[in-house]
Amino acid sequence: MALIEPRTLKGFRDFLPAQMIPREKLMETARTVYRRYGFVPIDTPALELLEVLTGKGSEETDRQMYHFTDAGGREVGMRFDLTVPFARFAAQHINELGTPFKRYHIAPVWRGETPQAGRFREFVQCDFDTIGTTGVVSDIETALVIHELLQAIGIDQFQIRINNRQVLAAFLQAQGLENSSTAVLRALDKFEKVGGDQVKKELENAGLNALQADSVLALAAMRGSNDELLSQLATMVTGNEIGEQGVQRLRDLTSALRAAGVPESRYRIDVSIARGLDYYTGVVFETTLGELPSIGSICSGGRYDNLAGLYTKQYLPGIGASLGLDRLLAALEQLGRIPKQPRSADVFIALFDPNGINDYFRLASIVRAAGWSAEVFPESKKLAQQLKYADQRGFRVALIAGSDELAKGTVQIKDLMNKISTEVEWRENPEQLSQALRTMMRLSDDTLLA
RNA sequence: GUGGUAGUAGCUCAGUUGGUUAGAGCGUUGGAUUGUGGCUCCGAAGGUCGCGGGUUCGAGUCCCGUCUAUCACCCCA
Repeated sequence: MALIEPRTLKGFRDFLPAQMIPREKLMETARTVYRRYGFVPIDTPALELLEVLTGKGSEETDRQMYHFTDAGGREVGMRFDLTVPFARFAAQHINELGTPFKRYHIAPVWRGETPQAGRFREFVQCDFDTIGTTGVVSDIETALVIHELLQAIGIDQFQIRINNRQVLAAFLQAQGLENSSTAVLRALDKFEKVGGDQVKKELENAGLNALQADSVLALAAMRGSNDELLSQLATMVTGNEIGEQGVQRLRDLTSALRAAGVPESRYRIDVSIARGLDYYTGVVFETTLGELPSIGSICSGGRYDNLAGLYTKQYLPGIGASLGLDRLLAALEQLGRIPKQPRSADVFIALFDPNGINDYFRLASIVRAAGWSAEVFPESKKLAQQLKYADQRGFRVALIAGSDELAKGTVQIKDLMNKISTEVEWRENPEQLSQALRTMMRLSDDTLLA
């Protein structure tokens, strides 16, 4: 019978251990950082009623959403992001949760768009959000979490770009552009990429007069330190209450970041960051990698004060951001920062003497009880082959015991990096083995640092 | 969804104006003194040349379609 070609859907991927191990590590880091700030975990279904999901992001997001009719005739959508389901979740459960409520959610989302480097149809987002407070404190905390998160992951060169929708709204209002806001913001967003002439052309196509187009270009061209930009923006929005509020919040945010000791190079006010998602109402964030800006934003978010209003009359303002796990991993891979062969376990136990199986498992449990992972080789192959396997999988230490050692109740502990081995007695006193391991692990840690 | 580029072993690629059994390196695997790894040497496995159709005596090589990847548009993590 004809074989079915084994393959995955366009934009969907399998993950081999070499990819999955760093992937899990990243999720673990995100969890740790989120918990450190008091965010708690939740989960929601992959599928929602279509009406819950559509019309919340933008026309484009609706077009990219996977949807179908289920066997009961219900219109069903696959979640496009984690923010919209969270707004639904909060509206539904807020009486049990109380406000403010801070949650994180690490889960896959699906978008039916054309795949590219760092863009997939199924990818994991690591969201954290705060709901039920409009204060600038949560704006600040969101930025601090983004910063700490990337730092914890071990990325040095990144920049959080910050803007505020209120400021943009004030600008649009002043120019009489409220009705073409989408086109204007889109053009603004492209400024850095395509340049002023192209943007101007686009603006004119969108029906702006020369005066209006020039004002947009002037906005896009604003440059300077964060403080300089703040004062320029303040002048621009003078007299507009919303705009003044936005500028003030940006000012509070940047001064808090400075006070928290976040290096100036790590964040920057950027008036061209607009974000396509319609639900943002205040501060917006995008984070780009200094070494690979072309992959796009790896951590984005912002304030959405009206999103839950679609599901409840209760006022539930929110703010949050999302780390794009798969995009970040794609970037790290391109930068050669993903180890080719990640370690499967710390300690390798050679199966030397087939009659000693019980002892090998006893050794393994001593190692595990001491806090390390251990693996017993499943066959009594030649020792050279077993050591080669151990070497290739990145084990740090091998335990070797043949019939001689087993008879004496000893085992050879071998540091695989330094090729140094010592023999210890373990049968009478297992603590000797864990002690010797501790010493050896410390030694190999030192060599790693050197 | 639209357009550009690409598609040969698990990976990186070679394959001369279309010509007979499609190659290399790395990796995998076995061996080179029945107790010690990353080096070396020898051997082996592994390819419907992405898939389908067409032109031709003959197609990995030319043409068309299709799928996938990638880039751009669009949007975004």
